[in-house]
Amino acid sequence: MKEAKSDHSLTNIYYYGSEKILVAVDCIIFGFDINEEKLKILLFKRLVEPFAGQWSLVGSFVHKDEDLSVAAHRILKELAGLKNVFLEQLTCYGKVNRDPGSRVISIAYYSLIQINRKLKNLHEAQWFDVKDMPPLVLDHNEMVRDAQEQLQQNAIRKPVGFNLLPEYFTLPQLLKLYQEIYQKPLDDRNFRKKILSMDLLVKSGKKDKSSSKKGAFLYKFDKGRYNNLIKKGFLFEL
Amino acid sequence: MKEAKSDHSLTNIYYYGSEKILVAVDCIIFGFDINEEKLKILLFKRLVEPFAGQWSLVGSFVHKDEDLSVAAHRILKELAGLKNVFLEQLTCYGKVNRDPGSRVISIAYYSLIQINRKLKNLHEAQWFDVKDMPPLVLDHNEMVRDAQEQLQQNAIRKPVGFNLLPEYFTLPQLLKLYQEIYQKPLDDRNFRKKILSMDLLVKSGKKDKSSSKKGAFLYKFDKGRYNNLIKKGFLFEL
DNA sequence: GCAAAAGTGTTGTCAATACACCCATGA
DNA sequence: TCATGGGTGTATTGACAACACTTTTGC
Repeated sequence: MKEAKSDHSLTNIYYYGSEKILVAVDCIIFGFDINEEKLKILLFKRLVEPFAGQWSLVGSFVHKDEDLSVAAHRILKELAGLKNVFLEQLTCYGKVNRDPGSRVISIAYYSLIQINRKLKNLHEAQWFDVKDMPPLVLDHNEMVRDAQEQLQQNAIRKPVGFNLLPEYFTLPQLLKLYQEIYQKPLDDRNFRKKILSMDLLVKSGKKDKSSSKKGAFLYKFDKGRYNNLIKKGFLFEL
Repeated sequence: MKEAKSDHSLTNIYYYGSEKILVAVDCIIFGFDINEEKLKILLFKRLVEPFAGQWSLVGSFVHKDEDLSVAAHRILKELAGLKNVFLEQLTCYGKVNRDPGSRVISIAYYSLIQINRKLKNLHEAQWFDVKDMPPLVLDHNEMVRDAQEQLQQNAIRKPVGFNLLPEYFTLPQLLKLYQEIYQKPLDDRNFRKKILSMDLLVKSGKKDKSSSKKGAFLYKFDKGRYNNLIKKGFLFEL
C-alpha cells in the first residue's frame, strides 16, 4: 500500500479500510464534416471482452497517480493521436452493473475537434452521423445522448462551436454547424446579423470557393477579443 | 478478488491488471431559511484525519456493490437523517493530490431541502449563509462554488426552487428565495406576473400572517400540471 | 390612525422573428 | 445566359424592464 503519503497513521484506517473501485474515463469525440454538413462522432472497435469487436467510445482506466483530466487527454492522445483538443467533463456514470466485466465507474468527457485532423489508429475507428449511431457497448449510447444535450446547452452560451471548424471558415459553414448542433433550421439573415453584431469574427479578405461560384468570405474567431468582452460583462448567446 | 463476475476469464486481465482508486461522494446540502431570508448550506465537522474537526461537506466512500446515486442517498440518510430529497449530480473532482490522506476521486452531489426538516446529528452540523462560508477541508469550497453556479443555472429552466420551500408558501417567500439563488434583486410585480402566468401555482384560500398584518396568500406548486405542460412542449423559465 | 407588508397595471424599449430579392461567378 | 449559392434590409411582434400607488390589518 505504497500510496500512503499521509502521516496521520491512526486515522488512515479510514482510507485503508475502504473499498477501491476501478475508475475509467470515456471520451465522446465530436467532429463536424463540412462537406457532408453533418455532426459526427468518432467510434472505436472495442478491443477487450466483454463485447470485444463492438462499437464503443474510446476510454481507459485512470491510473493511481494521474489526474482525471490528464487521463482524458492521455486517452485522446494515445488512442486517437489528438493533442490540444477542447475537452470538458460531462457526467459520472456509476451503476453497479453498468459493466459486466467488473465494477467500474466511468467519467465521461466530450471533446470537439476538426474532423479533418489526422488521426492515428483510424483502421479501428470510424466517424458516425449523430443521427445514425450504431448500438454501443455498455451505457455508451446514453453517454452520447447526454453529450449531445450538453453540447447544445453549451453552444448557446459559450463559443464552443468554433472548435469544430478550421481556423478560417465561412458564415454558411458556421450556420450549418449550428443547425446540426441544435438539430433545427435557423434563419440565415438573422443568424448572420446576430453573430456579426457580437463583433467576434474577423473577416479575412479571402473567399472560399469550394462550394459556390461566387465564393463565401472566410472569417476567423477572435479569441482575444472574446476574452476582453467577457471581462467587461459581455454575454455570448447564439 | 471476489468481484470477478464475468466469465471472460482471458481478457479479464484487462480489469484485474488495472489500478483501483478510492471513490467518494460528497453532498452539498442547500436550505432556505424563510425567517432570515437566506440561502444556506449545511456543513459538518470532519471526523477523520487529516483535518479532523474542520468544517466539511458530508461525504463517504462508495461501496463496491453500491450505485453512485445510492451512495449519495445513503450519505444523506445516515449522516443527516434525510430521506426522499432532491439530489442531482454535480461534477467529479479527480486531481491526484486533492486529498492528502490518499488518492480519492470524489463525485459531488447537491441536494435541496426544506431547512426546518428535522436533522439528526445536528450537534456536529450547522447551517451557514452561502455568502459567509468558513474555509472548508480539501476542495470543498470549490465544490460549493460550483454547486451554487449549477443551482443558478438549473433554477432558470427547471422548477427546482420549490424543493427549498414548504409545500405551501407565499409569493413574497418565493420571490425572496429566487433573489437569494440569483443573488440579485428582482422586481416583485414582474416576478408575480411571470410565475402566475405559467399557471403552475395553486392558490389556497389561506393566508400566512407570520410576516405581515395583512397576510399573504399561500400557494402550492402543482407538479402534475407541470408534468402535463412539459409533455406539450412547455418551457419553464424564471 | 398609522406602520408594514401585500397586492395590482401601464408604458416604453429592445430583441427576436418572419420574410424576398439582388449579386457574383463559373460553366 | 443561366444556374447556384452568397449576401443584404425592413416591418411586426412579443417579451422584459421600469415604475408608484392602494389595500389590509394588528397594534
